[in-house]
Amino acid sequence: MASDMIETNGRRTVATISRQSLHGEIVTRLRDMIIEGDLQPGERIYETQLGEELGVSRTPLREALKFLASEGLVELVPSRGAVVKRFSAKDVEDMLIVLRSLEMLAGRIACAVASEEGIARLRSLHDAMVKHYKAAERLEYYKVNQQIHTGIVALANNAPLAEVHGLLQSRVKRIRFIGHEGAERWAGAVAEHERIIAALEARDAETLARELDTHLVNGWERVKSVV
Amino acid sequence: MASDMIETNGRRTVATISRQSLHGEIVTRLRDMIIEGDLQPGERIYETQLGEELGVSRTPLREALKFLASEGLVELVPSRGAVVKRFSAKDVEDMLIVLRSLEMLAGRIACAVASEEGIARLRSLHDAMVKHYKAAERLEYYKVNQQIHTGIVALANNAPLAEVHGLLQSRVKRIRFIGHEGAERWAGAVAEHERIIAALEARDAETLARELDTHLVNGWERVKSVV
DNA sequence: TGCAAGCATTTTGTATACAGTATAAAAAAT
DNA sequence: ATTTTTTATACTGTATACAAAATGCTTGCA
Repeated sequence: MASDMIETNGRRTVATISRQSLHGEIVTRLRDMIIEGDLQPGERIYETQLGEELGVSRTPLREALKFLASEGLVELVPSRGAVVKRFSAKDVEDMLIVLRSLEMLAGRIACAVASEEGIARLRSLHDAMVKHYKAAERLEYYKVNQQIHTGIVALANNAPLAEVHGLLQSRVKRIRFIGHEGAERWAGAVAEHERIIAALEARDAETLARELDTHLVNGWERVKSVV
Repeated sequence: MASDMIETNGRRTVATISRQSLHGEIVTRLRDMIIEGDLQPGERIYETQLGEELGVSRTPLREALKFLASEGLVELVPSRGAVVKRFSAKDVEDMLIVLRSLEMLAGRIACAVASEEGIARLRSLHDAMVKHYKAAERLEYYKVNQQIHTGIVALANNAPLAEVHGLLQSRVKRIRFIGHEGAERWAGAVAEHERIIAALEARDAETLARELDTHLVNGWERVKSVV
């Protein structure tokens, strides 16, 4: 995301004291609250109330809301403030179509430009994910899964690509988060991931693109019931 | 963009008085200023000064800046305020790679789902553009050109796709705006557009995608000297 | 002359206060 | 009883005021 305020204090520090501005912190906080469902879609946000809950005044909270509005996580209704955005099934499907296209693009580029270390890092992430799968640790699995998808995009070394991918990913995160699929489907997803990593290691762009394609098409199948 | 505040006051009005919130107006205003070069890349934005220039207080201006930061047009440096973002040549190239992918996706979808009216509308836009070309009206040409690209994406009827496309497009707008190409290149661009529209009318997805591909690759060639 | 430290100025970050607008509830009229 | 009008309340929109931080300058000293 374009979001997170930068944190570049090059000098050697014991533990850089969070030099993020308050509104920046609120942004990440609210984003998490929306993704995790603390703030439900359609729910109206009362600035004074939420401000008190978070222990901040209205000003930085409002600034954070403007930021999230631009990200598309909340909607700004004139004179009525902010509402947590609700996505229709078509919205989610449309997002996944775009995400699919972006990841395929990223995959193709990654095959050409990724470093061996980068690919190895992804492989170990994958191994960790499989471990979580075997241990049936859904939440951990889910998190590593996200990291892998983000990681593939990162390998393409294209900042705007990573950014728009992250933008859309943050919106469907909530859906994926609640979408608890059955055992067979879960197994299928893991198998798909295995093929994706293999294609990446082989730097076989077309196979990778094809695998990502089917993986994300199936991904829609997996979540569409819960939307 | 997710930007523009909605304007849904269903009741019959003589001329709906801009019910857009002030920060919303400032957002569009600043965006234009950045695109048109009134605010130069790397330029620091002094809130009080700019606020006075625009005749608004700091609060809505700051909110607008947060919004634009999320869009990626300005950068927020903690304790040092906002700076108009400067894009490197690689940034622009990366953006155009993504834009190309997005437009190709949009084109393919559009061939399948666009209405005949929608396609006809695009054809007439194209004809208008050619007129501006022949009259050597660069600014008008440029504007209609943008509308055509946006229009193709709109035909795909995929809101998130249109949104991320608009997001990236707004960033390269400034570059394209200043990139005054020579006569031969300009002629080439018009010819490419003609083929694009023809492919769309024929609903030939693969040809359309290929034409968009070459058009945007050439687009990079056309602007890369000025970045 | 060069450098460093302290002070002053400027600018951002945050809180609060006030004004405008929408919503909801209650009262009045049909 | 239903609809309309009025009125009150609560919330958003904007401005201003205050606090904290950063930068630049001046002055003192080596």
